[in-house]
Amino acid sequence: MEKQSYNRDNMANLLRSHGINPTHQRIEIAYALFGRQEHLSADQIMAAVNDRHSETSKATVYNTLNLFKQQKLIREVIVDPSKVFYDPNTSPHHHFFNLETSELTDIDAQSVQINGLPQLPKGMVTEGVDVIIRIRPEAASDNKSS
Amino acid sequence: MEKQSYNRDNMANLLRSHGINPTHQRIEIAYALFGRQEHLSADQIMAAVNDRHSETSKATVYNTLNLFKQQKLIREVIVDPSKVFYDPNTSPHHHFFNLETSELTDIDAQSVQINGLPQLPKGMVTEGVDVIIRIRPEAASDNKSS
DNA sequence: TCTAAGGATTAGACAAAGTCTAGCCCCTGA
DNA sequence: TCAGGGGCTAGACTTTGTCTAATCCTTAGA
Repeated sequence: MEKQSYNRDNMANLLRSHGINPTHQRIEIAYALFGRQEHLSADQIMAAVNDRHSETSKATVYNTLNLFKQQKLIREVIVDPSKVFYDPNTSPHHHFFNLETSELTDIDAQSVQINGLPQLPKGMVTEGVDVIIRIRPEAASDNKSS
Repeated sequence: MEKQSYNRDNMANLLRSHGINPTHQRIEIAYALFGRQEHLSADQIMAAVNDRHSETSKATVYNTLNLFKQQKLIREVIVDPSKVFYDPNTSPHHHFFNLETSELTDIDAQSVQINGLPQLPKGMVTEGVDVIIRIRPEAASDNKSS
């Protein structure tokens, strides 16, 4: 739980601890995500990985991200209708989504309480709760007082 | 606020009241959404409209849905990474999302309180708050007790 | 009635995200 | 050395959604 710096060596252990065979490409992709602790889309990840020496194909990026997701190493964030973001933070949290810039910001879930939710339909279980607060810059046209 | 039955005649007035010129296609598309009060994707709407006598093109469906959205007649629901759902219910509410069937169910927002949200970043305003509860059928593999 | 203007609609080309396929690479174990 | 198998890859393919350019109304004015 303590903050740790991520480097390529940790990555191999991190992958192993989630039952993932650490290959070169997987380490690079994990490092792209965990090294910067940001919300990246698949093509941003591919660009980040291919920016340095090693190269990875589109198929591998998608295969790997889906594998990571399945092994609960990362999680998907679905807020932008045109692309999925991948989040290296799997602890419960919510998001601000900046509609202007498509930027995501984390909101720690520990401080947030949600009350009054109805019962789940019979036979269903909760897989997760997402709270997304869509925000935008206060525009000149929002003249509440002028 | 009182429940009303939607027919094609209301549709024209509904559109006008949102500053939308009621054309034949727009009425059909509005009726497809409001007539069944369900969450439909663009291609489901197109199929519904073209199932009956009149026909509409893909471009018009997308143009019209974006126009409706812009005029706050409907709202987008972004939960499925591969497609957008359109929701004729614009009053504040949240959603259950069935991961197995991709079905959406409304949760009235009036009974739900959310506390402890952090301050918005400076100069930003809230455009909306989405709460999505991802659910799935309790599987045989969820053997909590067996 | 005729015509011009402008909004609405359309087919089809296009773009982008993501999946799939089939073959190749490479590592390990015998 | 060889076989097996997981991983990687290029590129074809699918699907959602956008764009473009042309055509189709509808309405207002002469």
